Amino acid sequence: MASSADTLVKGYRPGRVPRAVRSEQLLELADQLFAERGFHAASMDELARRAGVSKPVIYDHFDSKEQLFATCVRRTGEILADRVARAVRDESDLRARLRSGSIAYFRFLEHQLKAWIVLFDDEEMRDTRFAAEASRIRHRQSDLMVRLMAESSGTAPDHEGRAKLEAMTLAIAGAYESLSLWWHKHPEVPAEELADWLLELIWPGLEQLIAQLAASP
Amino acid sequence: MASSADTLVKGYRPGRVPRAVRSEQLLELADQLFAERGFHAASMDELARRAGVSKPVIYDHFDSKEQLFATCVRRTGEILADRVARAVRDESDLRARLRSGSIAYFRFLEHQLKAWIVLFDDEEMRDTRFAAEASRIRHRQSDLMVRLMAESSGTAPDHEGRAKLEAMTLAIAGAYESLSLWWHKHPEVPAEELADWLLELIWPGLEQLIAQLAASP
DNA sequence: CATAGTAGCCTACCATAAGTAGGCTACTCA
DNA sequence: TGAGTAGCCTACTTATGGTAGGCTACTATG
Repeated sequence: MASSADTLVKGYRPGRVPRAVRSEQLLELADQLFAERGFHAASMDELARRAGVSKPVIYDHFDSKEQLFATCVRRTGEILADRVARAVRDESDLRARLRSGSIAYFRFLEHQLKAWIVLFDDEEMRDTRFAAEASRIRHRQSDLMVRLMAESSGTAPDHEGRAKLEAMTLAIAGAYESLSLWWHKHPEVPAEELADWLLELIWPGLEQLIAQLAASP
Repeated sequence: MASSADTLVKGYRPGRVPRAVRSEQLLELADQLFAERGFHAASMDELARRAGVSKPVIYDHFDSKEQLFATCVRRTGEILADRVARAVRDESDLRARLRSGSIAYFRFLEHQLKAWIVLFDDEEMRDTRFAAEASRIRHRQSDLMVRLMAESSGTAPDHEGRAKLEAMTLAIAGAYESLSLWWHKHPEVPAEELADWLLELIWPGLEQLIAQLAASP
């Protein structure tokens, strides 16, 4: 039933393909499919059809639709985190680092994630069951900020201070996320401007917070 | 099949009940059910069973499971918005208003929403297809902040300024949302402290933003 | 009082899509 | 050259959102 064209995976004849290659192909296609349709409307049958493969093959690679989805999201989150971390490394001053990381964050959303935003979108009533993964991404950004700030303040905060710091950086990560949604409807604003807006907003408070941390122990 | 006990709706004999009453009962039970199980795992069959009613009755009141869910979330969001607006009215100074509103926000989440948080939760991999409604809530908070700040600055911002203001208040609303998730795992922190933390963080930047708005036109 | 209309409800069903049981085929390697 | 196995398939089962069509008892009207 599967035509040769459907089944073609780069470099391999139709039909059988090594496990790792099939895995990669399925992830790729799943990414596209979820982006197009959202979680709910994307069906495993269609994924199988697009891959030129039968459904059990998919379940031989992934436990469930949710796990497949989680894997897709995590993968993308991984790349995002990497970009931001890389951008941060380019600077030394804390404010410059935050700015550079913010720009990288927004740029990534702009380019690699344009189709993907449907999953975050608020107008679409589509399914999203990715709360856990979104949270993971937030925590990653938060951890990075915590590291940067602790490093900048030169002290290891006590338990109290650490809790507050974690809470605040998570709040900020939430602000980034929410701002991204706004941006989706105002794409005319450049990423740099967005980053500057947000930094203007939080930098003064952040500076004070760091000062507190440095003073407390 | 439905026993008299199942079917009992306050003040009415088992069996037939006026439309408005049945609607209210279904919403109430749906709220509970969604809170217990999350969107996906909550089945219409079970809701029907709990209400002591057959499924088509539910569909006579609500178009679909999604619409029912949206109605539940919206209703709760309505109450939240009302609480915050009320709290804000108790004060006159902008900072005091923000603080009061923030406390009301967190208090609401603490009391009325304790079970409900499963829908926002990040550890649970449960379904959430409430992005639209979450966004609605964010926009409500954002609108309120915009109004307060415009009022406080005494000027109507121009197009540029208005966009920035909207973006920033939405970002802040996102910060609240994200902070709520953190709070869920650190319930020992009192609502007032949480509000103060967040205000310390954003107030300095916010003050500058208002000053900009007042200066620009 | 009788009868039409209707509000509220039910049984029995359909359709879709996630996930599975079990078997076939062709390649590899002793 | 035959055993073992990787990769794949057909043909289900199950769960659940949603619907078709009909029954019953209350209400309003001639």
